[in-house]
Amino acid sequence: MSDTKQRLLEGALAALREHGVTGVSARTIAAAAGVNQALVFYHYGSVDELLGTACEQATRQRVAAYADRFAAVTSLRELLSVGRELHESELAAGNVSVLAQMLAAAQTGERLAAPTAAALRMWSDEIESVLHRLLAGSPVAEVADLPGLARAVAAAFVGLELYEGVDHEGGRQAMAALDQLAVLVEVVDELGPLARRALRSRIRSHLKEGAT
Amino acid sequence: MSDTKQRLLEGALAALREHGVTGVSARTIAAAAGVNQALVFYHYGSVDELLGTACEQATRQRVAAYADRFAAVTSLRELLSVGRELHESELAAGNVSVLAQMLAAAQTGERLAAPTAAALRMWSDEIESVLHRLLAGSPVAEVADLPGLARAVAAAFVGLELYEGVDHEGGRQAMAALDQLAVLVEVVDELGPLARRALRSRIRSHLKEGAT
DNA sequence: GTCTATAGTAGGATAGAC
DNA sequence: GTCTATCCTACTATAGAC
Repeated sequence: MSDTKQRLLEGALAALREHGVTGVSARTIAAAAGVNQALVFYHYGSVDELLGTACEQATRQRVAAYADRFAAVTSLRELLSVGRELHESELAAGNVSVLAQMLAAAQTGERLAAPTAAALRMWSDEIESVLHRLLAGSPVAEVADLPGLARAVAAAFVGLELYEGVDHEGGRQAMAALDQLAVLVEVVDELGPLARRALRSRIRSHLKEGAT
Repeated sequence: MSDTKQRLLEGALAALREHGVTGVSARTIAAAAGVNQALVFYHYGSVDELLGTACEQATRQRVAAYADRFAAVTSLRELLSVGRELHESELAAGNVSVLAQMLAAAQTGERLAAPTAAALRMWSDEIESVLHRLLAGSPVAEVADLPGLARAVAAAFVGLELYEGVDHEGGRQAMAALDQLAVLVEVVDELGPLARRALRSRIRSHLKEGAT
């Protein structure tokens, strides 16, 4: 990967951070990267192509940077704590919602849909593997679809990031409430074997009820 | 409100649906509304002002249209079911993510932040009142910050809508997983008074643990 | 209130010199 | 690979006729 090509990727993220998806262009990207505007098209063919590649690469790096922490998680509470830490560091780095911006643009920009979905998938896969590890043998694991739950968590975080961008205090409050939800799940998860069995059958009958 | 002014509001939503936040402009809006482009500026001063007003008005209408259903909800499960129904009908109407698009744009467009935050607040207020009603006297209500939880739920839905836009199957799966979470909360909420008390003290000690 | 016309700006993309 | 120059398109916003 040539130096310029790499600078353009970083410029794309910087432009996305600073100007948002509505203000990003070959010109703003090139300015952020400190290179000529025509090089966007020489190296990537189009702005969308560059944005997609940048999003995918950046996400891969962020996920890799947090892999150790995810691996060290031993409770749902810690998982959420890592999530909040991640959220805070993204906020500090200024790219609170690069992924969210891309998701919004991808709704109508077909070219962006695939790389954006792939990026979100990277996060949810990471979350899913932690969930598998944490919930092995618990009653929760039996009733919950872990891949689906992981996707929901990843998507929810994106929503929270967007929310925090327009209402900081509200976002903080929402995040704190999630913490309480995690406590609830954890408490259920730590019940004794007897209570567990009772809960399990209750859950099952509830699910059947819902299926009809 | 003159006819044209109203048509512009509808045109703004239509343009947002069809072209997304990156493709919306005074011209695309005017075309969708069937009026002259200059009228955007005559009636609203700027595109952003129009978008903000449109988002707020549309959300107010949607919330009002669903008020009866929210009021009829008697369990968390039903609440989620109303949420999914809402999600489906938004999808069918094509405005899957008008609010999400606005949120993304509002991250860097200061003019849009206030109306978008207000729109999201309308949804979370609705959710909050249902939660208050459903969880009155339950152990969950004692430990949970209901306003925060309602905001988290609203934000999570926005994230799920965005996710579904780029990965339909994944979004469906995530939504189904949420259903299972609701079952869990419900089961906990329906425990007998003895089990309830035990759970309550457990939750409290957990929260204290986390606070240190 | 609504239209046409237009000024001024910014963006995508390419051609061609170096 | 990188630059300049440029074409064409689309945009915001306003002025002025009706």
